[in-house]
Parts: sequence; structure tokens; C-alpha cells
Amino acid sequence: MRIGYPCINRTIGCRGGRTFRLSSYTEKRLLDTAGSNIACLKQILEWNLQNHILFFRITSDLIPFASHPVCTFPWQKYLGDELAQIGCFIEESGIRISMHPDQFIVLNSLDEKIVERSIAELFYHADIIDILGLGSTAKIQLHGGGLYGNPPESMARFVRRYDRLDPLIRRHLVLENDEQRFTAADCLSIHEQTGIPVLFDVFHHRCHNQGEGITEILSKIGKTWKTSDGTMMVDYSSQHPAKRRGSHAEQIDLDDFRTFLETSRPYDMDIMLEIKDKETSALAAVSLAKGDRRFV
DNA sequence: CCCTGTCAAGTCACG
DNA sequence: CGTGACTTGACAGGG
Repeated sequence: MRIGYPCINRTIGCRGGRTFRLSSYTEKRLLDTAGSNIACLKQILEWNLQNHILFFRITSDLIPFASHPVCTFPWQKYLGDELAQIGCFIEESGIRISMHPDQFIVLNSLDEKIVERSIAELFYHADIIDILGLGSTAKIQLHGGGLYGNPPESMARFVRRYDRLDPLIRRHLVLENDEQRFTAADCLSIHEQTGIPVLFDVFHHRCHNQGEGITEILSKIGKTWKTSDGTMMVDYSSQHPAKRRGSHAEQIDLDDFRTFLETSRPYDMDIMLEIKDKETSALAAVSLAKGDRRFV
């Protein structure tokens, strides 16, 4: 078991996801920004290692506009050495990496142009992971997409589009249940038809489910991860006490997290904490998880 | 320096 | 029909 947090570290003072406006795109701007993002990524990973945080989600903004038509610049050539070095550090340290393309990536869209853009963005994500030199245990987590008033047909469309994806993307892709469209059960059904591993989001499941208990659903989801996929990944968060249903908590609710650790005891997993205060909650979770026999 | 309108991209619920 | 939520404010131009 590893504990992780996504994209941003507010303690160490650098930002790994700086971007700029499309209208100010130049090759120099791209290289400068991406270079500083990559340097920050390295700092974050080193800080994480010192703090026993061995799971991290790399921001999709690492190389701004990398999949946009405006970017014809071979950034891989210029930034590859630095990324490869970080990749070695990741491997030596036993760090696990995930990425999570944002909401605009919709594989099952009715609009072919959206699908094309989505696939270009997935290639960019796979590119980052491959340049880092990480294998098939580094994952890109994606939601099922839209329902478009016809859930079965929308699910079937996801399956068809997945089957046609380049293996370079497929080897890293995992499917995550979301808060209002595809439940964990839907994801398991898509897994049956495609073999795609399912990434369980505990909080989304609480908001949107078909009545299954956590232990029950985890036993099924655990089986969707093959040895080559690595330990199953799980997203964990809890409800913000004041905000509307589905809003992520500002800080980790340690009682709830303790309960989750107990409930999930039979299964090993790497846990991504989707909590607003990021590394602060991750540190608290690490302290708690140190008493768990699964924790590395 | 501070203020604030706007930012590549999609879907859906809510008011 | 406009806005906010999602993993997340922050860039950039004008004062």
C-alpha cells in the first residue's frame, strides 16, 4: 500500500502545472514553462520520498498545449533527458505514478472531433509515461464519458472506441467510476467486454452506486488488475461537511479514512487522496497507515 | 503592484 | 438558460 496525492504540493513553493494562454504560445514560452514544471516535479517527488509518500499523480499541465495543433515543436527531444532522469529516480525509489486527463477527454462522444482530440490527449499522457521509462504499472485514469440519454449505447460506444485505441495507450489506461454517470458496476461491465482495469473511486461510489457494499465491490474490482497492471489503485475522498453533495473535503476525515482502511483490509491497494489540502492530508494519512500491515 | 475579466477542450444537474 | 462541479485558480492586460 502506498499513499499519494494529486498534482500540487503547497508546502515546497514551486508549481509543477504552470501554463499560459494559448494566445501567448511560442516555442520559447513552451520550453521555459515545461522546463520549470519538470524541475518542480522532481522537487515534489524528492519531498514525497522523504515523507514516505510513494504515490503521485502528475498534472496534465506538465507540458502545456502538448496535444494542441498549435504545438508542432518536438518537446520530447528537448525535455526527454530531464524526464528520463526523473523516471530513473521514480523507479529506484519505488514510486508509483498516475495521470488523470481532465473532463474534456471523452472517448465515447457523439462528436468525432471530440474523440480525435481526446485520443491526441491520451497519446500525450502515454508519451510522458513512456519518456519517463515507466512500464504498464503507471496508469492513466479516465471516466466512461457521457450518457447522451442512452446509457447502454453510450457504454457500447466506449467499448468500441477502446478496442480501436493504440496499444501504447491501452497498456496504461484504466477506467474510473464517476459521480453521476458510470457506476462501479458499469465499469465492471465494460471491463468484462474489454479487459480494462477498473479504478475504484470510494467517494464517487458513495454518491452514485447500485447498492453494493465496499468490500463486495472491491473484491470484484481487485480481479480486474493483472500482475502487469500492478497493485490496484483507488481514489479516496470524503464529503465536504458544508458544501453540496459531491464536493471534496478540505481536509482528510481521519475517522472515515480509518474505517475505509479497516473495510478494505483484505485487499492491497495504492490510495490516491483527492483532498483539497493535498500533501497535508497525505502526511496525516501516512501516519495512520503506518500501523497497517499493507503499508510499505 | 493590484485588480479583475477571461481562459482549448465536455457533460450534466440544479436553480 | 446560465452557472457550477469536476482533479484546480491563475494568466495577462490595464490601471
